[in-house]
Amino acid sequence: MSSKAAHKIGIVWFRQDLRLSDNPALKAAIAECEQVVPVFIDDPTDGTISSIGEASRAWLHHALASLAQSLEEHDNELLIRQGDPLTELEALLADTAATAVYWNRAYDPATKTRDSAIKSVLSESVQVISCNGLLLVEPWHLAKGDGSPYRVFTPFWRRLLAMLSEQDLKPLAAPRKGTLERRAKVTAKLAIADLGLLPERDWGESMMSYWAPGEKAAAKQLSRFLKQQVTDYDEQRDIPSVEGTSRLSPSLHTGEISARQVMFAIQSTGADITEKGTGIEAYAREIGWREFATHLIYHFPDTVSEPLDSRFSRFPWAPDNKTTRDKLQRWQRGMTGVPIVDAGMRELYATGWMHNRVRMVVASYLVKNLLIPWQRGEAWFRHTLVDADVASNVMGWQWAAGSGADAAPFFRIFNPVLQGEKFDKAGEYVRHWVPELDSVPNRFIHKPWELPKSDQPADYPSPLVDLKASREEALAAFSTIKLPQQQ
DNA sequence: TGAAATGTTGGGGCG
DNA sequence: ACGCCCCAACATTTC
Repeated sequence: MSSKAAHKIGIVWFRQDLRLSDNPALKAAIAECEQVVPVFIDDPTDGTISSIGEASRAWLHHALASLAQSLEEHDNELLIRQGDPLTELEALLADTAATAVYWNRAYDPATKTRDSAIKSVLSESVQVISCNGLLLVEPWHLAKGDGSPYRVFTPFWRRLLAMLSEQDLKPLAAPRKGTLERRAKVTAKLAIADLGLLPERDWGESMMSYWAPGEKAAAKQLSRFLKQQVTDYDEQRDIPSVEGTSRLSPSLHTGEISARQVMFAIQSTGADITEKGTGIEAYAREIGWREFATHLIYHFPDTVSEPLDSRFSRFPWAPDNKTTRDKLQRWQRGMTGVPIVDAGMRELYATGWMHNRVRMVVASYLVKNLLIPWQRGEAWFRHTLVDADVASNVMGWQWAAGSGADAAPFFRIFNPVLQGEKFDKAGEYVRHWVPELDSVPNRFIHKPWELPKSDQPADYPSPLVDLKASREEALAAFSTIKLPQQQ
């Protein structure tokens, strides 16, 4: 480090970017500071909708441990703080005499508001540098011809691909040995365990046994996926009993791997990512959906809690009473009596994750068969998913409810029996998560209620609602908010 | 990234 | 050989 460095000491505030490689804020800090002080701040009072749920916190615990380990290998140390981020940063600035703070930007409304308030206060005394470590292209760089934001995925994706073809996707290298060494002393240390991120019940432990958090594990998972599974991704990703998806969503959410790293790795396979019907194209498109979700939440911040399509604010949802809350609870616990729905909800609770095909099925069931507002489902997913991301979660639920941008029309109601028969033909997925149904023959595995009463498993509930009748009720409810026919 | 209802067509059984 | 009906298979429309 030369004496030409702009700052003696700079703070790098880690948030949703828990990695050393391809980290623009860290890279900038190393370039501009003699010493880097990395910190993570947990804000337990953050009651906003973007605050993370229990499953994500368990994941975060391990991701932080992994980041701390990596920093240690560079003779540095991840500082752990708890409290209001502004207060903690100010204290740390005083402690270290740092003169610069670096972080990577976030785009959900709550974080954006918090960050800009912090930036304006800190900027009075130190330099604040924020970078793009989350997105391929930031929301303000990508708009329709008339300057308004995209609301439809396909044109958005075309435009994004065009922009990517003109830019170098090569990720930033991880810091070289010796460039991160820190000697500055810091007082009042907390250990990661002090944050209480792990749930007290042993639920957290069994859930995390399905996962390998951390930057190195994510990189390994990506390269394995691209070597072995991506070829058949287009078809295999729809079959929940097969591990045909990348399972990188939690690592992407916590930032142990970046979208840029994923896209670069995709490109490096040499395959044409624009060739329709190929696994690689389908996979790249999923990265596009993540990008699209973040753009939507940036441009339409109210959609975090309100439907984008305002007709839905007068939708006649089921009343918030005991009966409805009971139905919601049975959905949450995987006790609806619909096998594919229950399998999905149990997979979610056990592993902190649910196969995406099944996410669509359980969402359609909650919103359309039970007529429960999508916000209830969104909240449960936020609480239980290790990959819970405000933007993706909200977009997914608004898609399922038919109230979002480029959403499935409300009348597109999934029939969970047909979905099961189509994507879980032999019932392997259902049997795995709903063992009560183990002995039900394939023909009835997705509709055990059609078995003669005496052959139905005694310990499995009968259906919460009739699928045909509830579908018709949903269509009737929808017809009340439809606009009069256009001339 | 639907499903159900409705419409159309064509082969085959049958009188 | 013909008309009629049934119904699968597919296409289109509607929700």
